Amino acid sequence: MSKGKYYFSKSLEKGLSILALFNRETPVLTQSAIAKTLGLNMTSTYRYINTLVELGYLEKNAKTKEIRPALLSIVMGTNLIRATDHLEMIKDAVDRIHRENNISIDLAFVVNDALVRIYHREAEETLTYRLPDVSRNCLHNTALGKAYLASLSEDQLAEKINSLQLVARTPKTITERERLHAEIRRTRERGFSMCAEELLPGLLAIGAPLCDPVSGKGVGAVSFDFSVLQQSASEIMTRFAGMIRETAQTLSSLLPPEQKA
Amino acid sequence: MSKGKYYFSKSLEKGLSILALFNRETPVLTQSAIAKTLGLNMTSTYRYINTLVELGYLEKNAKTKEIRPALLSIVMGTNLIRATDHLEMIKDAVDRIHRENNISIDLAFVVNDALVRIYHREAEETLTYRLPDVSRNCLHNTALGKAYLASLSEDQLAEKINSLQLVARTPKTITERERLHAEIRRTRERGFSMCAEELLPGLLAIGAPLCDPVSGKGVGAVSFDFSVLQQSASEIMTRFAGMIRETAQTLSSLLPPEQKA
DNA sequence: TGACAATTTAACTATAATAGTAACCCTATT
DNA sequence: AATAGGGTTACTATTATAGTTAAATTGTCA
Repeated sequence: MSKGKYYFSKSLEKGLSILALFNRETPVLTQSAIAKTLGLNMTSTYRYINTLVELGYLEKNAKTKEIRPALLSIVMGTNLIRATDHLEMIKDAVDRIHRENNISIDLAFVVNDALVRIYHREAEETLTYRLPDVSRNCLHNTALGKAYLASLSEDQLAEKINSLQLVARTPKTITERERLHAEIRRTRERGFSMCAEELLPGLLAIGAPLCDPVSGKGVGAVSFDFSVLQQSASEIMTRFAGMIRETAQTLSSLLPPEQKA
Repeated sequence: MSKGKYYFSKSLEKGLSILALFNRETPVLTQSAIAKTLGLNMTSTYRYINTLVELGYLEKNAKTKEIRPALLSIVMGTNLIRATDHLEMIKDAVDRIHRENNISIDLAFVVNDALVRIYHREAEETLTYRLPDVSRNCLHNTALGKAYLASLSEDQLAEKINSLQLVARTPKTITERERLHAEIRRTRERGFSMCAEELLPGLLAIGAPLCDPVSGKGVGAVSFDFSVLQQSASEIMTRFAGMIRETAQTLSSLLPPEQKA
């Protein structure tokens, strides 16, 4: 076996990498697409897909050969999500705030500088923007990302800002490192982040960081999202500054404490 | 390789079987518990767990060695669930009915004669019973199960009733095959199932089958649940017979069409 | 503090599983 | 009817894994 990897199963890795290809944007794949994406040859691909199909995680359309997640994937998915019961409580809390105020809420964790959306609720009867499940290069141009950055220590922040790609999504996106640094400092002082059409024209958001309940380390963020047609940025700050901070605090206390690996 | 199984990866099967152990009731496991449950030796168990930990699907507490699903599991779980966008729409529909009527709703698929709960909402300010994620031997003593049975053809039904274990959960549980058969026929005629304290004292439920939108084949059921303290069985039938049938029809139309394997 | 018990990790090979090539088989298209 | 492209199967050399044994680690209790 290749050195240093006695205790690692490549087969499991490959099989999981197939399952992990499916999401809202990609609910259906062909064997050849999977093989190409993962760089596997057709036979191995066939073997892993066949395994997943026989186990009931995937299903294959007999005619078109299209492959998609099957019932067992959904069952496992819900079980895994529920296994961390914290998440259920977090969802309940988000649901309550959503219901009582009819606002759009996004909740995301930060993994490898990407925003991974964990949960969201959309306000009814308003224009809403649906954040993708995983967003890269968005720490500088979203309320979620800026809130997360504000949770970092000054040292970490300086390093992070240096390493980020400050992609310009709109004319209002902050693309100068110095300006971003100043913006994050302001965010940290007032306890919430604002994002005014920096990701998408017409989209306003206010956010606050989620922190590990034990270590206090920032792990993600929560945001309320609005359209410019509803309210102005200053209105949002006045009305929701308190609520977003309280929400972040409530949700943070419900988070699973960090597991030291 | 063992005959006839050239195209099946046992490693993948074992790794997935570890992931599949986690759920709301079992959010944390030790290596030895996993090894025992799956009948694996400690070294293999260690290898697969280690793989899943390195990949980020599981995390291990450095002190206690307890193992639990990690962020990547949650991400994959949500992705798999969302991959079948139908489910999102189904949830929205259930949410709407729940919100407008404040009733407890359960939605389950039937897999290998087990009820797999896919989604549920609980009425507020009432006593509720939380159905486990997977329930076996419950086709005869739940509104969900009886509704599903009613969706079968007469032949399939006769065979199924013969093969079921009619476990008595309460004095009111139907345990004679003939009586159950008659009950299911009645259920089929009126288009909804009733379950009055047959699973649990005090629990009343009304249900209707969910059917594949193309083939019409029964795949699961939806139920409204009540406590005897709220309403009587006859009240429920009068008030909710129409609604449960409509709900089942709406949800059925949202189901992903069966994939012929 | 030390020693026991339980659990976890590591080293090591025989053996079973997998990768990858090549050939074959569909099905759709022309 | 011929062609092309993906999908499936057969077949072994290669290599990953199972499972034994032993060592290390941790928790518990004297």
